[in-house]
Amino acid sequence: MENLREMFQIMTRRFGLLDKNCCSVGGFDISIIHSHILYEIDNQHNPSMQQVAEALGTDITTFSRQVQSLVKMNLVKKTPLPEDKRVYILSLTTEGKFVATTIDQQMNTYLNDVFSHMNEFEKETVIRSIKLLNEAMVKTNNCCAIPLR
Amino acid sequence: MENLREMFQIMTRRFGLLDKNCCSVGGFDISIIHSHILYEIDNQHNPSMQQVAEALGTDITTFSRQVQSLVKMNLVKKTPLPEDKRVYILSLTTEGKFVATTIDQQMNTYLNDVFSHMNEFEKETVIRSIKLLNEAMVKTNNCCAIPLR
DNA sequence: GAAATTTATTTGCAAATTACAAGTATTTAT
DNA sequence: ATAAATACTTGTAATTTGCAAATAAATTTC
Repeated sequence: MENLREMFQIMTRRFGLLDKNCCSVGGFDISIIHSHILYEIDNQHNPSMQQVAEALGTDITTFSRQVQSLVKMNLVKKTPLPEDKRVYILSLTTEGKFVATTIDQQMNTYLNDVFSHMNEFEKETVIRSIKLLNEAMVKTNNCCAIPLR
Repeated sequence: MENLREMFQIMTRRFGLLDKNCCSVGGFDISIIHSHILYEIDNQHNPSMQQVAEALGTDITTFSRQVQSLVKMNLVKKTPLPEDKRVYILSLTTEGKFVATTIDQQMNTYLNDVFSHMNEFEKETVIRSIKLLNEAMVKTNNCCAIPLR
């Protein structure tokens, strides 16, 4: 049987490079961490700092500062939660939403480009497989005897 | 049609976390960059600095320093190439080979764990799909109007 | 075949990123 | 009312980053 790790290493490295080089939007040159934060804020429903940091597996103190810089760039807004004033709710500004959407489009363009090298059946198969993988990974939550989060 | 980017974002983030938390070997606590360098040296045939840095998409100056620290840890060896004395060939020391192999095993263990939540058919399908993806990505070499390497 | 150009790698430096520990402010439990 | 827990921020110090410039060896040019 083929080496599983090798296949995954190659695949994730390629997507990692894509992520890293993607994307500059307008004047902004968005780093990979920033792009992931924007993505996560956009996809969660009124998330708190903790929730986003947790989803990204980022240390909360590092995250705090990254968010500060995104706020300075006017891409993210922090709103205190009235019911619990310790908590800040994160949201995208109009500009932040624009940047997030543009990155999303660029990523989807690249992915469609990749799939253009497959026939319709292969494409369906691959998409179904990614879903299966994601489901299976949810059920598997530790590696190397260290809790994953 | 489902959002391609979302699926891939989730998948690559999960593997990214795995990679990040994997693995501590013996006394060594191996960072993700170090683990990738060890992997790549192990998989290429007598690679030069440039070749490994290029494969990893790492800036050569950063790479130079990372390799220096791996040499200090006695995991990597730099051998000048006789035919071209500008070039250093990288190889793993016995200890480095051990660390690389152990990481590989831990990653494979995790991946097998993931696949244990699928039936045989699903597993075959997913593995075939990753191969298809890797082949398709080779044929697609730019994103976001920036050359990927 | 010496001088100029290119290539592979290293260092200087300054900025960005990290994470631990300790701090503030608010909420919940006792 | 006091103590403990929670959400987030700041101090600080180490690590990581990448650009520019340096070195050293090979190749090209005249």
